[in-house]
Amino acid sequence: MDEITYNLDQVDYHILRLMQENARINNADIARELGMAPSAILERVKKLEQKSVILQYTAKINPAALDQKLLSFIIIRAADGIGCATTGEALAAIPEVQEVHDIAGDDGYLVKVRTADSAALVELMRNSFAKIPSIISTRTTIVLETVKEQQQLVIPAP
Amino acid sequence: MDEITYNLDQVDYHILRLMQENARINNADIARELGMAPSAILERVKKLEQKSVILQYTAKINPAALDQKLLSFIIIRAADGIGCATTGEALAAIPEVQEVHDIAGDDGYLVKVRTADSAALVELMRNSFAKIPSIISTRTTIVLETVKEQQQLVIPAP
DNA sequence: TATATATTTTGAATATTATTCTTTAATAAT
DNA sequence: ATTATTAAAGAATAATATTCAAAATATATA
Repeated sequence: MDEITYNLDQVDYHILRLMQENARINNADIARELGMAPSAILERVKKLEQKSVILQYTAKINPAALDQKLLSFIIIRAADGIGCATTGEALAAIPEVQEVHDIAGDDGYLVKVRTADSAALVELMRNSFAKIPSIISTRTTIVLETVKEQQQLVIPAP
Repeated sequence: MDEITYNLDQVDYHILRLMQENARINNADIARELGMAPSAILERVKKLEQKSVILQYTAKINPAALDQKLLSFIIIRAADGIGCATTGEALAAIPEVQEVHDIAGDDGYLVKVRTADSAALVELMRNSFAKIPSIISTRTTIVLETVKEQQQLVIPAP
């Protein structure tokens, strides 16, 4: 389920490239693109899923359409011991928190949060963050404009 | 194409929730789940795409499987004028750069970068970043461990 | 309120696709 | 060489996507 020792070939890369670009592409189209039988593609895709190379298929939704217009990054200093990820887990459990990264240097976390506006952010911090006792301090950075936001990876070319 | 004034109802939310969770869910399954005809769901989905509520369907790929094990956030101070997004655009054009956010306070950008290792990061900064003349300084933060990384939004519940 | 207009949903028909399974080919191991 | 092992092809079936006309619903207008 979590094999990282899995050798990918060019066919896999090609599939990944197509899937990353459009996860709803159908098997038949992939097969046509690669000049292979659909059944062979299905095998490949299943294996990529099974080996956790593909983690999830997800629809990217326009935050503005859901009125979540404010994006913030918050650096959180915490009193966790090393390896003791309780603060991180607590942060991760907050739905508005999209990302939690344990970062070097600050014995803290970098957190990405999406809310409707600054009022909602303040409320979130008052309600949810304040309930995590290990948090020592927070420093919030507001995003004015997002120029690029693709979690898509660079896939080796042929 | 970029209508943000589009009223979503509970059916839309339900579709979005399913699609965000698994973009490869099929129409028939959504229809069954919602107790509606597949054709009606198709209409809805097409409209959500057309109105840019759904921006993309993408496969989330395991970075480790592609040997991109190092995640970094870099704060970049730049000599852009206000509204002049050349630095941001230049950063966005770098494939390893996953996100570029124009942030408040530092007349700069917050950039998310994925590379194989620290050597590759250094190389990237030497090669690509150094070619952007407007960059004044950079401050790099290394991610030790990612606790959560979901760009999935909070969708209003019924 | 009644009528007209637009929008959405349904249901059926057809085209496409997904999926399974067996056979064949290619690879790797002994 | 010979035998396992793995991957791919090809055909057959099940399921799904997609289209379209008609019915239903909602919206606007007089």
